[in-house]
Amino acid sequence: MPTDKNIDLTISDGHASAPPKAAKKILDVAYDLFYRRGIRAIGVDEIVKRAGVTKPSLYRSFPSKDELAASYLRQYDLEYWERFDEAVAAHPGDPRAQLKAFLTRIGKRTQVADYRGCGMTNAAVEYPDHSHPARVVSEANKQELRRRLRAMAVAMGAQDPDTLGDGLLLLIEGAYISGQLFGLGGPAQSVARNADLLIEASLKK
Amino acid sequence: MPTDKNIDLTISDGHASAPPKAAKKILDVAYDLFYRRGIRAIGVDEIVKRAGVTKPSLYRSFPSKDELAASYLRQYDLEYWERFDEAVAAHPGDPRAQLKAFLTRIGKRTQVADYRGCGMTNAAVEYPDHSHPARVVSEANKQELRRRLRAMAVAMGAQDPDTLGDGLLLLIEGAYISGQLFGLGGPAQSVARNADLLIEASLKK
DNA sequence: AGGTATACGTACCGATCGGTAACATTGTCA
DNA sequence: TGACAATGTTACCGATCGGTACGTATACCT
Repeated sequence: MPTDKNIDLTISDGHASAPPKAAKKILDVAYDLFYRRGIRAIGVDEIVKRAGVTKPSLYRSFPSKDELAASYLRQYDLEYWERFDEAVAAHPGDPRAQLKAFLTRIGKRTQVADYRGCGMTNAAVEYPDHSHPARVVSEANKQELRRRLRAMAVAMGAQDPDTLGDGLLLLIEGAYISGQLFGLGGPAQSVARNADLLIEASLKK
Repeated sequence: MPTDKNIDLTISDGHASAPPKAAKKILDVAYDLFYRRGIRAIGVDEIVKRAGVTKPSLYRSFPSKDELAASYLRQYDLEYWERFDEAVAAHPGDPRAQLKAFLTRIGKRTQVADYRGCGMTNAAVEYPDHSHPARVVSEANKQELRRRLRAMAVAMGAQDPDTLGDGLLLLIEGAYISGQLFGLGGPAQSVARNADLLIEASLKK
């Protein structure tokens, strides 16, 4: 059940009514630390220290560390679909090109030292318990990803759209993980090419 | 550098010289708990409690919790290649069938509630620091996996063996991750079929 | 039986974990 | 100027973290 504590994450754009400034700083810092080093690895003390605030401030805006982690992932979710929709908007009516754009971008992102993969995926690994607030957000994100990929497989005219959509999801998740496992020059750089091969092999003849 | 503390993990087969029995119990329990719930999530107290031993016993056999985690992964590594080699041995001289057997097995393993994916992959997510003892084992395991998959891609006569090998690795990692993300009925069940499609599309004509 | 090495248990360490109580300070708008 | 909301300050809580000093039991060999 959602509390009413941390819902006002409206961006303070200059002069509008935007009281809670500490909450944003906390969430920004938590976002960065949780993503780069892992949720379990980061204590609330380090978050408040780096954010230049104090612990009571954190707990006035967020009911618990677990809920702060969930808020981090909700923010991650927003930005995730922003990137996804960008790739989609770049190639209207051409799902195959949309996918290629999205995957090319992922492949590039993985080719950097200390790449940390997908925050959603990582959170699910850290919290196997399905009832954990962070994992709930993560699973919802992945369900939506699966739904979109399958829909695109239909739009591409695949022989077996569900299988192709799922195959693309496997490639994407594999890119997230192997990106952080292998670093530069790893298998993730080939995700777009492999996806294209898989698509080609999955279309109706 | 390897210490000489935890090297005698020889199985005590009845009457041979096998003094340290506590070490095996500890490693067995740690294996189960680390895999199912995560390394960071499990404290040494719970391990010794479930193993029916005491904490000093743990630290006589393992220099630290981090090294215990590394030992867990070394054991995991052994069993991993056992399964891999089983699939290989089942189809001598037929890498495509070997792969299919291996992937079918993975696909089946993922289709169970509370599937927890690959212990190696999970450990790497939990410990982004490349110098962490557990991660060192994990990365070595994945490098070896990549090497084998690329070699099999060569043996299958792929047009671009490195790309195919890496594509297969992406599918496998994707299966591990999405297996624990989606549970029953998830995308991981299609890993073998998608791999076969990808192979088909990657062979020389 | 006695000595000796090896394994094990009790009790404890300082540090850090997530979280809170009570109160002082600030900034904002009417 | 007053009122209110947001933030800061200080100090604290019990629980758990990884790790250890030190005494006790057990097994083996002579």
